[in-house]
Amino acid sequence: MEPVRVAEPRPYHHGDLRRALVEAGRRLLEAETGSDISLRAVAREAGVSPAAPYHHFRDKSELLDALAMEGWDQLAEQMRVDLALTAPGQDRLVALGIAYVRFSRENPAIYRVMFDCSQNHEAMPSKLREEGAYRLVCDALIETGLDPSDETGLELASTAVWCAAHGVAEMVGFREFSPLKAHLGGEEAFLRALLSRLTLFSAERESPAG
Amino acid sequence: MEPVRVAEPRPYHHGDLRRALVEAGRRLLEAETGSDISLRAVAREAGVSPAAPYHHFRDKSELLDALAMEGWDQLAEQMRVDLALTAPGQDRLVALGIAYVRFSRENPAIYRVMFDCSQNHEAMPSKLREEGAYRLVCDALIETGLDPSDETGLELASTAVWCAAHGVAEMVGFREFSPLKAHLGGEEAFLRALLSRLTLFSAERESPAG
DNA sequence: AGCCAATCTTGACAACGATCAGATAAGCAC
DNA sequence: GTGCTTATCTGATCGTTGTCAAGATTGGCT
Repeated sequence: MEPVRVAEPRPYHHGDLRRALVEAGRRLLEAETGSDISLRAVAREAGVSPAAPYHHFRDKSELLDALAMEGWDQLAEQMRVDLALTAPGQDRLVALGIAYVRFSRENPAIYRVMFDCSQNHEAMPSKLREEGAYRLVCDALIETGLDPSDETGLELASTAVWCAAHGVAEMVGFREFSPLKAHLGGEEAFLRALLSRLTLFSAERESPAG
Repeated sequence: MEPVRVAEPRPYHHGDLRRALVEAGRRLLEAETGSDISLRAVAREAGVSPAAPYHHFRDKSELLDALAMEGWDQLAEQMRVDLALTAPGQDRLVALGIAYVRFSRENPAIYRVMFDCSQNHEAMPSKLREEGAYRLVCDALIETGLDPSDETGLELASTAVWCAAHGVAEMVGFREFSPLKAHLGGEEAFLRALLSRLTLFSAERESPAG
């Protein structure tokens, strides 16, 4: 008995094809392949014709943007969860970094889409800055003693932290580092050692040049 | 009078097509476009048929590997030059970082190919480790007082430094950071401020867990 | 001179992003 | 109900890509 998935009386007008496409894209991104998703494959997965997505997204890149947005939300939530599990005495900044890197390791394809989206737009989504992961980093920095009124210092510090986490995220997958990870007692310890070496000195090390 | 470039009596057997293809690829990478180069375009630029490259490279990715190798050499040379201009008293690690980031800014397409190549192979080219940019970083770290016999510590520190530089390199292009750069007095000052916040604490902050 | 192997071209294939005319359905007027 | 408008989806098509197989061309060796 063959599965007659085709014969399913899917109505000509899909209820919410936009949503269905985003979900299909997410499914494809999560399932291996190598992060470079094809618009046609997404349409196929959603069960519609190759041209259908163009009624909901101008481009392929606009679909990817939508996928990236979901990723940013997912990342922020993950970071919030991990932060809640970290006692105030511990280095919450490192906890955030680990959450960030872990996310990129567990969702490599989505992470790539998220960052490529940012790169194309030459800026992170503003939503991310206002209520997302970036905000969490700033708060954690203020907890460490940074002057909240020193906007430049804060921006610089948060940028540095973000760069550090991103750099680690992109490099940490190399098989080359496996021996080092093993020697340090696993991936988590490796990340902790790496990130604790990258957290800023502190706010007062260098005052902004006027 | 149309330019009869086609009529140039290019011999059937190109002298060294492999070399010519790499150079054509470099030319295309340096000229705008957006970093995603097409094998056919490279062949076109070299004046041969679309299938000709397959006699010198198994894949498109193998051509990109060759281009990446040239990039790594170029980067190492740039770093050596910048290092020579830095007095021993100054922070030579930061100088290396700036050279790294500047390279990625001035050759974005080549840089992307270099790193994508590493990502596909899950390791940096061994040449890079033994005599290239990585070696320079290790030497600079030892200059700062790291114990050269502590292989784990050295590997960890150099990895951290490399992650930091790579993170900055990928983030620093965002238009979003322009005000911050201007406020700090330009790109160079921005980079210096960022990187000096990311250099490691020092070797003895955390001893490797046995 | 004659052959071999390396090299390059031609032609083809499937898959891709994108666009367009046309089919289909839903919503709303009356 | 009938007729119109609009949003949505299909089918066909274009130009491009990576890759391959078959044939043409050439330099080098004997």
